[in-house]
Amino acid sequence: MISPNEPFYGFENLFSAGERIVAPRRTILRQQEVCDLIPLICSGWAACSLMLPDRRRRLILSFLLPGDIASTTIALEPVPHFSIEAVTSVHIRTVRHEDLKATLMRDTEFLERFLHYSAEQKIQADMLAIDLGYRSAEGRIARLILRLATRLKQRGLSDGVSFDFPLRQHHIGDATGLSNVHVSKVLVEFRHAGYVEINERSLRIKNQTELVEIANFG
Amino acid sequence: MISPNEPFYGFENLFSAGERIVAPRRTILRQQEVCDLIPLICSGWAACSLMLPDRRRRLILSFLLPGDIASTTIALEPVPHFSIEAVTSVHIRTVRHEDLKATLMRDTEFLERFLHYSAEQKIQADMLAIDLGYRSAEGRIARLILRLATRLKQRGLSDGVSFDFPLRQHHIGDATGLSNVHVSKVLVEFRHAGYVEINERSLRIKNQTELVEIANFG
DNA sequence: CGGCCCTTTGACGGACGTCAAATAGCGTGG
DNA sequence: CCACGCTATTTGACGTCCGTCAAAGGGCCG
Repeated sequence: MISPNEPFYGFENLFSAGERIVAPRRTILRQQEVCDLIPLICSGWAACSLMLPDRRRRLILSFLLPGDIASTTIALEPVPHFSIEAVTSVHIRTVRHEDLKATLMRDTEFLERFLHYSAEQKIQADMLAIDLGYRSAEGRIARLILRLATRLKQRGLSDGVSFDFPLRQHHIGDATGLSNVHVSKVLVEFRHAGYVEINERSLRIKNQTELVEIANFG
Repeated sequence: MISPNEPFYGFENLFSAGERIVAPRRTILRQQEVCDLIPLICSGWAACSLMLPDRRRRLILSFLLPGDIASTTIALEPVPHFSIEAVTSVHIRTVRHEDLKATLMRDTEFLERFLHYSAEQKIQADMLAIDLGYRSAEGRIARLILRLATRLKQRGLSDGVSFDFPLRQHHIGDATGLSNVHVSKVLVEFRHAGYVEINERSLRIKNQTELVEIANFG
């Protein structure tokens, strides 16, 4: 039901155009600005987001974890329709846009992985639309937590139960289309019901069964 | 602001595995069932949709118009995460999954068009998430109408003002995440305000300026 | 100690879903 | 040609989820 989102294996073999550390809250890549360097997350969390037309809120399309690259839509067109911002301190490696494009055209095995990753991202985007269109606040937040747990486990960054959780409530709100106030209320409810424990920037799932139930039918 | 969605030029040069006519309301391709024939719409309208987990409603991800292929996610993995259903009588041509894949690996110009089309679809999916997460009912419906007008005009099927409009209100509801009842109320309001005229399965935009205003800031 | 950001809590309102009933259209069969 | 049934649309009443506003408390750092 909750389809995971694997890291993009193979990207690390490309010629690296550089590495750097980005501080929390700093922008890595800005919507509508030409970028010829495509970032790969080596460590830390980042958020890939769209400004809403009213310029006052934003929608976080996905959280980027170690092993992720930005949305695959910038492979051909070097003007992203999204921004990327560091959540924690983030270590990134960059690859030249031209190098990526050339490798795609030349290396069919690499291309195959890229198309697979790209398809997975499209599916996740569709799932986000379902979440925002039809699910309750509880369902959206439960799914976000479970999806992060799965992805971190895949990357060996969690046992699937507890993990570092650097998100602020406004991140959760931006990723689920909810107001900060409502996010707070739902989290209080989850803690009170004994589903999760959140403190010191870490999260522990205490009742996975119930959380999955809420995620699927909330 | 409303980024259009071009047809997938180039697909028609592939080796055709067959053609057929599908009657309205018939399923062309079913979610989670192996399909080795990828459809291209030659004439008519179809809807690409996901069943919601409660199995009672569905989300229409996009309407497929002449020149469109199904979501590009089935290029590698022949098990679609979506269904396609004919809205009108639809004329389709099919291409073998294996042929498409082989052509992508061999023909770099074709690959480039495919990646471009694929990126455009990802962007549209993100826009759908914004619509469902943040826009009002009026905004969503206005955008749907304007986007269809633009796409039909690109294909030479409309002057951008009036066009055949085979959608039922439940299609509009499924595509905007609204109940049929609420769709009806908004359409009555639009007609009453003189923004559009809908009858005899056709639609005419009477006040584009106002509709664009609602689409952007609703 | 003081300022800033984050979180919590309560009050209130609005947009939209659900339920229900009336009407209209449209094809089918007698 | 009419009766019938099914589907689509319209309209009203009512409820609820969640947004906005406001205020208070907590943690962190200068």
